[in-house]
Amino acid sequence: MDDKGISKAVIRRLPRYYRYLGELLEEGVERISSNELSEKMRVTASQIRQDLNNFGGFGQQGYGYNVPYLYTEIGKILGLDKTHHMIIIGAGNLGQALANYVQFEKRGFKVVGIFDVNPVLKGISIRGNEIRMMDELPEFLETHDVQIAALTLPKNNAAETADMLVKQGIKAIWNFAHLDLDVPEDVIVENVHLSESLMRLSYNLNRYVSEHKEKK
Amino acid sequence: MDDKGISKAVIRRLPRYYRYLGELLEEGVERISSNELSEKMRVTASQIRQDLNNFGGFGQQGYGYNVPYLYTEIGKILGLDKTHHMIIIGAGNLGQALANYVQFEKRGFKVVGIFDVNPVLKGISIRGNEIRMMDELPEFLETHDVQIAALTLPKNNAAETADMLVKQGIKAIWNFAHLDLDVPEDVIVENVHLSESLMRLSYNLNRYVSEHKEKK
DNA sequence: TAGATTGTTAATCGATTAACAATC
DNA sequence: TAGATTGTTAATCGATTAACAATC
Repeated sequence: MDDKGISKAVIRRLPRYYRYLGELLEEGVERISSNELSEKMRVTASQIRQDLNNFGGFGQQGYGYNVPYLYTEIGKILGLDKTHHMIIIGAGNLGQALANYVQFEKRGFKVVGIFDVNPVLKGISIRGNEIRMMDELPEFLETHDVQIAALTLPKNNAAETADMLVKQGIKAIWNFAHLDLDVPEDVIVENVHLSESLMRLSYNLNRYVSEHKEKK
Repeated sequence: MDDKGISKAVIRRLPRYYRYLGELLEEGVERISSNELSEKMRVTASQIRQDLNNFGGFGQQGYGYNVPYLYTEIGKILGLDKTHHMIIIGAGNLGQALANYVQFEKRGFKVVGIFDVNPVLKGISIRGNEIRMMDELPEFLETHDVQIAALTLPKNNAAETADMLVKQGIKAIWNFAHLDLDVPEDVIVENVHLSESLMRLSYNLNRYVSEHKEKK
């Protein structure tokens, strides 16, 4: 797969293409042109064609794109044809929400363990996974094949936990803690900073209000 | 405030500046230069100065930036000096996680109501808010001042719920459902698409593996 | 005053859009 | 073959970085 030097902007859009194609697939649509898709997704047709051509010529002149084929191919690019084992560190509401989210497993992300420091949670079962205590984690990682760790714990423990995970060979961290993790460059960090998302919403809300005022 | 035509890229970075300045503030740091901050945040000093200058000259030549002042100013730009009332639609794990997150209230986001369709949840109290049933929502919105609605419910009900919220005068939607909402242009939508985030992680994980293989 | 560092202009780089030849 | 639509090159637009004069 020739995916060197693909820009982050393209990668950011790829899952959205995948989502729209999945919907078309469910509706039984067989083929779609970049123009039709562009209207649905409210992006330019040019951008769709450019984006897809980063990975190969998935379309056909005069016909457009075959929906089932393109859906599968984008799935492959995103690695959704492989199974990934994930553990969740922090069994609070957020950790439990992730553990309960059935859809992830359909995309190949299988939760194989949930950990917390709180002894009250020990043994509680979430979709077949009993919550384990953090001190069991090192041994767990030695005996299980795990690629992804979701960090859904408070900020103050996140940095040292991440260090530990990296030492134990975790290759990707899905980070929900409100800090930037410092990890070796071969470890992937995908951040979900909810408070930053909320602040952007707040910015736009207030901007609208002030612009509206000025017009009056 | 002259905040017209500020690019999205700048807005995306603003909460991160705010976070770093908050940390510096806690450490008691009084002043910082764009250069020092650039090393901490791993962005260019030039970008920091450009970004901040979109909103005004917050620094001083020969001195740098006053940390408490800059922190406060960015807070104002983000609208964090105002209180926003938020309701949460969907009291599952994710909705409860948001309702429980104390930090939001410190930033001026006050949860004033939590709603769900599931009668089993009715009356359960989360940080002082009893879960209400969805049919109470219209009256609630008429008698309360609410700006933000967090949508933490399944995809299939999200679109019609959003329509209803907009009709009731909600001006901003924090959307966790896996679809793009179709709302009037004066309504702000901030999306948190967790499955797309996980797919980006997956992409990067697999990209690393394949590049690594090629090198061998 | 001299040194430091901003604010801001200019240069570069990258991403998006437009255009059209290739081709199904 | 004619029409449609891609793949791809070229043009435009926007964002980032570099440079430096202004100024504290």
